Amino acid sequence: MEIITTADQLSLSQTFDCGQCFRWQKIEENVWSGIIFGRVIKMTQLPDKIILEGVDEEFFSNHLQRYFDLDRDYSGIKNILSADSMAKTAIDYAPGIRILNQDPFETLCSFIISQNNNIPRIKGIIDKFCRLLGTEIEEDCYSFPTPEAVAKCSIEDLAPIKSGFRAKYLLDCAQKICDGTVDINLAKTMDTDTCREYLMQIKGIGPKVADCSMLFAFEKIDVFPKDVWIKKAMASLYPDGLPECFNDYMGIAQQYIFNYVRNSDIEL
DNA sequence: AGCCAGGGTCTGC
DNA sequence: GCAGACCATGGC
Repeated sequence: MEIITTADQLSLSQTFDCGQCFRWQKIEENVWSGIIFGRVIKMTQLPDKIILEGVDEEFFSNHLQRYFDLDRDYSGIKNILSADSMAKTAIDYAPGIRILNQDPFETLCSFIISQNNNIPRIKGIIDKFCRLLGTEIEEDCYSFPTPEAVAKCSIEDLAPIKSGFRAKYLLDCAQKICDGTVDINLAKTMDTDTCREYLMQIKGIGPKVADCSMLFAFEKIDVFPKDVWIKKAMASLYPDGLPECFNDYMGIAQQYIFNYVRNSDIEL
């Protein structure tokens, strides 16, 4: 099946390579492979459409529509954010970024692993994590581990993934989800500030990891995750605070700016 | 070799 | 409430 769209509305490379997800793989130019909702999917970006393999209409409307945030009017949002000239520059740099709605447990684990870490190594640890505790769906393609599979482990069991001091945090996350201390569906119903405090019950989840998780998996777009790059950008580009036009779309604005300051050659 | 990375915890003021 | 040490690892 296919999605009729151009790369300025949904760019696979810009969306998959802006630091919000860590498991999509570039197979060749404009071709990406990923594992979501337990299924291996291949996507090919063409000038006026995206071809999807491994997907039928039902799977698309049940899962991918929301995963790619296709019901949100990004053109309108980008217009509003572009009232700020810096944001406009960041948007023009990568206009095809969309905020993904990913699996909550996968996202919590991914951003636990992200702490004090760099993106290439984050990807490597997550890959080892999936090979160790996920299930092989196809040849060399592993699902993300379930909370149950992780909760059974000891710290020593996780040694092969080389996650360092973060291993104990992964276990705590899985255990609190399995024993009901943290209820994913309940968290989704909470307002943003309540949800942040709620997720921070998990060891290894502070404000930054909670905000990234909420933005990329709990449908909260009113957060503004502050990593080292964004902190530098705010100090340099927005010394007097963020512009008012960000107010309704803080998380989306953040992602365009994060991508721009991290990947462009701008000096902060 | 040394600094840095999509930070958080723990301790001590 | 806030500063500072400390945490594992490997990319660059």
